[in-house]
Amino acid sequence: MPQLNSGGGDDLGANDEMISFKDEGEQDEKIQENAFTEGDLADLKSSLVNESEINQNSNAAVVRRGQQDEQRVYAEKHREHLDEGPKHQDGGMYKAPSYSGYPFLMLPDPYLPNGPVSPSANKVSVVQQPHGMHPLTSLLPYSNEHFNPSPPHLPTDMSQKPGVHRHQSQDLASFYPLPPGGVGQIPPSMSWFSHSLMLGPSGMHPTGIPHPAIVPPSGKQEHDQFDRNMYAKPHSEPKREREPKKPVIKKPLNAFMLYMKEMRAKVIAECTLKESAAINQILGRRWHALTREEQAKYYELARKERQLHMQLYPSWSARDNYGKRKRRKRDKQQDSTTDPGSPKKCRARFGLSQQTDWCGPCRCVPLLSCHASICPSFPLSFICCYAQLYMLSFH
DNA sequence: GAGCCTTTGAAGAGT
DNA sequence: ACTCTTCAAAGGCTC
Repeated sequence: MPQLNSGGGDDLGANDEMISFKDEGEQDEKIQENAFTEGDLADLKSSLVNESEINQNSNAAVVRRGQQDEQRVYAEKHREHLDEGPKHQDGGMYKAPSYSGYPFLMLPDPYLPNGPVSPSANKVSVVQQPHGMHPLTSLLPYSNEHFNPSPPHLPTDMSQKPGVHRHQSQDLASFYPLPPGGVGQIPPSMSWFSHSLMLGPSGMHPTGIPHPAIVPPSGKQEHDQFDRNMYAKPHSEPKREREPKKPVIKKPLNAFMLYMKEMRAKVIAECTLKESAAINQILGRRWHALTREEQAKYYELARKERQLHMQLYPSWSARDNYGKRKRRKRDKQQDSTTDPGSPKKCRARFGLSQQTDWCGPCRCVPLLSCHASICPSFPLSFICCYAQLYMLSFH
C-alpha cells in the first residue's frame, strides 16, 4: 500500500493495501512493466486472443499452459526491453492517469498534493448523452461515458464539441443540493466529491437521477431500462407504474476498479479488444506497473468512495449483496482435482510463511525461488500449483 | 437470459 | 488472527 496520508485520523483506509508494494521484486517487476510498449501490447493481445481461441476447444489444463506461454512471451518482452534500454513510449500510457473522464477529479483535490490531477482539470469537457440520457446524468461520476477518457482520436469523443460546457464544482452544488436530513454529516473535505452523489431517501437523487451505486434488483439490463425509463416518452408511463422494487446498493469501487473504469476505454482503443477478460488482464498488469504515487491516487479515491458510501448508507453492509448472483462457479471450485488453489492454499500446502512473496502471473511461486513465467527450470518448479497442474496434465 | 471469464481490493464469514 | 468467499465493472461468450 502506498503510504497514504491517512490524514486526520481517518481509519477507513485498508491496511492490507500495503501488499501491493511489499516486495522489492515487485518493484523490479514495475520497472519491467514500465517498459511494456504498445507493440508488446499487441503481442499480448495476440496471445490473449490465441488463448481465448484455445479456450474454446480445450480443457482447463491446456488453458493454463496457454496462460503460461503467454506469460513467458510477456516476460521475454520484458527482457528485451530491458536490453533495449529505457525507450518507453506506449503513448504515455504509464504516465499519471489523467482522470479526464472522472468528473469529480476535475475539481481541485484537497487530498492530493498536486491539486488537480489532470492538466486539463478545469477544462471541462462535454459528454455524449447516450440512450437519450438526461444531460445532467453526465455529471454522475459512475457514468462510463464520462469516467472513461475517450482517446482524442476516437470518433465517439465528444469533448471537442463546441459550445457545451460541463459545470464545475459550484454548479454541481446547485445541481445536487443536499437533501435535508438525507445524508449524515459529510466533512467539508468531501463536499467537492459528494455533490453528484447526494440522494433522496428512495435512492434517487432529488433531480431524479439514480445514484450509480444503486441499481434495480435485477441488474444491468434493468439498469439500462432504468435509465431509459427515466427519460422515456410519456407513453411508456403505464409500465413504469409497476410497484417499484427495492433498489440494490452496490459496493463502492475499490482502487483497482476505479483504475479499470478509467483506463478500459484507452485499452480498448489501443488494442481493439473488446473482451473484458482479456482487457482486465492487461489492466491488471498495468496496475502493477503503476508507481506508488500513481496507485496512491486511486487508493485515495477509493478511500473517499468508501467513506462517502458509508455516509450515504450507514446501515449498508457488503453482506446485503451476498447471494445476489447464483454461483455456478462455486460448484465448479469444489472440484479440488482441477483447482490449483489460491496462493494462500499453496503457502499452506508447501509450508511457506505468510510473508512469502508471490509472482504476479501464477501467484503461486515465491519470487526468490522461481518466477514461473521466466524461470528456465519451469516446469520443474513443483512448488507452483499451476506448474503441478501442468505436469499432471502433460507428463 | 443467467452465468462465466478475468483482474485487484474490500469486507464479511468461517476456522 | 488468519483464511476463504463474495462482490464490485466490463462485454463477449457459452450454455
